[in-house]
Amino acid sequence: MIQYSLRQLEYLVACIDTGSVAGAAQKLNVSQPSISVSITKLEATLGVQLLIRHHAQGVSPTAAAERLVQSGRNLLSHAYELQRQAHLEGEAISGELCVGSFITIAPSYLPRVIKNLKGVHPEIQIQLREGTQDQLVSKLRDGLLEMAFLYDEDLPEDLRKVELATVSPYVLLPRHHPLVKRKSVSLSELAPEPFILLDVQPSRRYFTGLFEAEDLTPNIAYSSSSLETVRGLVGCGLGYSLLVTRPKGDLTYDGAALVVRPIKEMSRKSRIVLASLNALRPTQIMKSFEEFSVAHFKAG
Amino acid sequence: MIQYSLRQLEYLVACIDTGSVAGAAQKLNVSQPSISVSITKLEATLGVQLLIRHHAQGVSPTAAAERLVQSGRNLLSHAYELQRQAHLEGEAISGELCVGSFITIAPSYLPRVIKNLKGVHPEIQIQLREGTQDQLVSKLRDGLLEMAFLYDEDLPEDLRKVELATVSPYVLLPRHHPLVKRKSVSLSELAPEPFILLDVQPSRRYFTGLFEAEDLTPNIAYSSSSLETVRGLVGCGLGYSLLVTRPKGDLTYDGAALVVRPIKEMSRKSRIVLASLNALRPTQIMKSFEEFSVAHFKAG
DNA sequence: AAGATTGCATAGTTTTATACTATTTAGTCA
DNA sequence: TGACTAAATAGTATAAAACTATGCAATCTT
Repeated sequence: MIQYSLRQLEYLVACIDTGSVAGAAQKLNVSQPSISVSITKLEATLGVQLLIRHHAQGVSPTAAAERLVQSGRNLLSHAYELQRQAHLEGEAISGELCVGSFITIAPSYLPRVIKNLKGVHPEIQIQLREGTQDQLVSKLRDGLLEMAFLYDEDLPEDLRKVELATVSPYVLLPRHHPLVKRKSVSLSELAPEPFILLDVQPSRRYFTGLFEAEDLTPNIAYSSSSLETVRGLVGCGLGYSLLVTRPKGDLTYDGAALVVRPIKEMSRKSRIVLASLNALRPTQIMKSFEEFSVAHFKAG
Repeated sequence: MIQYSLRQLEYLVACIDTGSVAGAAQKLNVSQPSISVSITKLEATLGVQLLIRHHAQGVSPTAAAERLVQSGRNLLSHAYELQRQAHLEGEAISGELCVGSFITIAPSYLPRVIKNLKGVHPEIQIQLREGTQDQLVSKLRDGLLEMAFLYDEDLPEDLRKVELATVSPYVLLPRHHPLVKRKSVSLSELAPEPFILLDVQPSRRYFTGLFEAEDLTPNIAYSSSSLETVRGLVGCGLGYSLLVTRPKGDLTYDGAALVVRPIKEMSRKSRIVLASLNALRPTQIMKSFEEFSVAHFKAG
């Protein structure tokens, strides 16, 4: 248990610096007796005399105080630094922000949002975490993340959500698939075809749900938790896939061409939201990040 | 002005370590609400939320707290260290002690006192300062020294004195001086002879005072503030000197032989005291040092 | 040497901080 | 649903810290 306070230390240092109790009092805008008793108490609790009182001539530190006050000054400057950091943490648009993103959202949107934000607030450091929806939600709850880009699917009540965009699922076909000729493709046509499923929650549930809504059962041929793997599998003709986030290019990593078609049923749209913990009062950085995210999605 | 306290920080860290407010309370032997309000206030003054409260499941640090608490832990451990240091400073027989000595006393006595002390308390570090009586007194007053070996001559009232020894002045003669034949020498015989005066206060006043008391005027031929210079001047036959502290050997630095004779008038003795500031409460080290000094002078 | 001045300490009082117990609130878990 | 868990709040007592006013013991002034 700590027995003295930063304030006492502050008073002591001020006395030593100004060479008098009254001087310290003036410097710190408190009364002279406040300092006097504070230091007397400090001496009592530490069991060392710290100041030599010269009548009518101020005070000077004892040799012991001289030895202690070096560490004391360090301690105080660390304490000030911590306070400054803390204030910035709450009020300044600078410092660090831990942001998560559902894996399929991250590569398409995050880079640009961060770039825009950095353009205006270059001091912000952003830590990125990707993961499944469940992982991200629990990280938000544990304070490991401050905000996260998520799909508004099965999100718990303790999150505050800001809508960023509504996106529609689409069909991804290999270049030479027969359905490529259609302007749009219906789920009933797709159901018997080999389906390459992006197997991460909530995507899996969302895509299978699309079929269920039409009383259809998809023919799941492959599944992968990696968006790029799914695109690769489709690219080499192993089947079609349903996806929501659309990378700009229509080439896979290994160069195969892909074709995108809308779903005829104009199925239920999905919302991308920026989520954060309801129990967490937003900091200035968080507000700023939110603002930039909204602006980015509105624009592009 | 620091706006938070070490105690608040202590509570916060305990909460984060135990993962709950109640746990921290138990660990620190305070009530749960004490911690709760303390942290709420800390959050308010710093302007950042620090803990996420999970109903019925304790608390976890926000990302901001996570970032701050690293410095916080450092700060606390420094604070503990400082407290430990301070306590030792007052109570333990270890650490540092700044001791002064009048120049003519230092070489004869200090080394052995320090050696004896170090034998029993090897952790004590002793800082030595030599100087004139005035210099030492003002250093004592300024807290630059904790104790000093002084002659009890013209010492101000604000010093506490512990008598170590009473010493008598003696006559120092060159090897071939005519007065060497006497068993003791009277001041009246010395008065016309060339006097080599140790010119440091209070020695100067003391020695000239010896003559004044007998209504004599010494013939001051040379004066020096260095004891060894005075001995050297005597050694090469330039005159006699009066001294109090007697080095063991009777050879000067350049090898000339010296002879010591008592003063016939059995003049007033001088006291060597260990002085410290009355206004300074003695620490354990100081007490220990004093004890060893007294013992040393009693023994040898 | 007397009186003014300086500067810390103490006394008395008020305000604020911290502590406690008891209770409420809002979740989880069976 | 009811039992349980853990933090928040209310109400109150105590301790810490603040202030003003005054005292005291030096130094400085004339």
